[in-house]
Amino acid sequence: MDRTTIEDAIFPDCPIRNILARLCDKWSLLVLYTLNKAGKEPIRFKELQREIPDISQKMLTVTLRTLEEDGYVTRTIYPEVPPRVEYALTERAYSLLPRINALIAWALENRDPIMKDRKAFIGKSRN
Amino acid sequence: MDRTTIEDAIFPDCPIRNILARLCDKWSLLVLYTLNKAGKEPIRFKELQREIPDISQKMLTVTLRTLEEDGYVTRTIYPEVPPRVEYALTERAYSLLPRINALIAWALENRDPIMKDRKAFIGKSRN
DNA sequence: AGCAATAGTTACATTTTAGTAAGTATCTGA
DNA sequence: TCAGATACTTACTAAAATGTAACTATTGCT
Repeated sequence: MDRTTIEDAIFPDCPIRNILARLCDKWSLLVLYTLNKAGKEPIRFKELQREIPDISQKMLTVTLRTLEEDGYVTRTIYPEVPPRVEYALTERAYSLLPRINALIAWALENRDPIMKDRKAFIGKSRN
Repeated sequence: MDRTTIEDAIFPDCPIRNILARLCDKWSLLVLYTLNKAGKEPIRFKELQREIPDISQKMLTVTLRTLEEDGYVTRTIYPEVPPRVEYALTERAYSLLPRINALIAWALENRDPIMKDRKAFIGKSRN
């Protein structure tokens, strides 16, 4: 659970290094996006797994814990059997999500030309 | 130079996995931000290094190449001695940057409460 | 008694990413 | 002749992130 990664001593206040770097891993954006897509209703662990079928149980746990740590999601445990744990987005997440969605929309709009450039670059670098 | 990372076979069209994932590494956002900060004038390799003092030469090269590959920066070599290589942002980068800057601004605004939550979480998890 | 269900944890292995240090090329100026 | 400048590349190492598989707990159901 030690995801201190890029908390550099040189730039302890840099918002990129401190805040954004933690969202920049393999799963965080995807989990936030998926929770948001589900609407305002909280969503269970298992359901999240179904939505992101290639995430491992461990990484879903780790990702959710990190998001909780930074206050993007809440975790509510219902002491039932079998256990029920629900995850919901916080106000902080809702204030961030428009920015993330703008980024996703941009990525979608620009995906094809980017992919083209990416492929073309192979030839270029072999020159 | 094989940064295919999260190009998952399951979701080959996902903009998060394909486009954003490549910007989500330790240095890409910082390099884009730094190039942008410098204004519209191109900037030399060495100068970028001075602006981001803790990036290694190798990672600056790798990061710039990936950004070039996806069409965010151009690389212009001037055959002088000592060599001069200038990097500049493309139109694509300029269309992306407002979104990134919005994210950075959000991160800056929310940094203090997030850091607070992050610290408080330690105690919570030991309960 | 034994299995199913959910939401984990843990130890371990693998993969990916990043850092280090040395080497390359070329010309200039002391 | 030899250091200095720039922009790299390369081989190697270290560290971090992620994946895998097994294990935990509890209760209801058959």
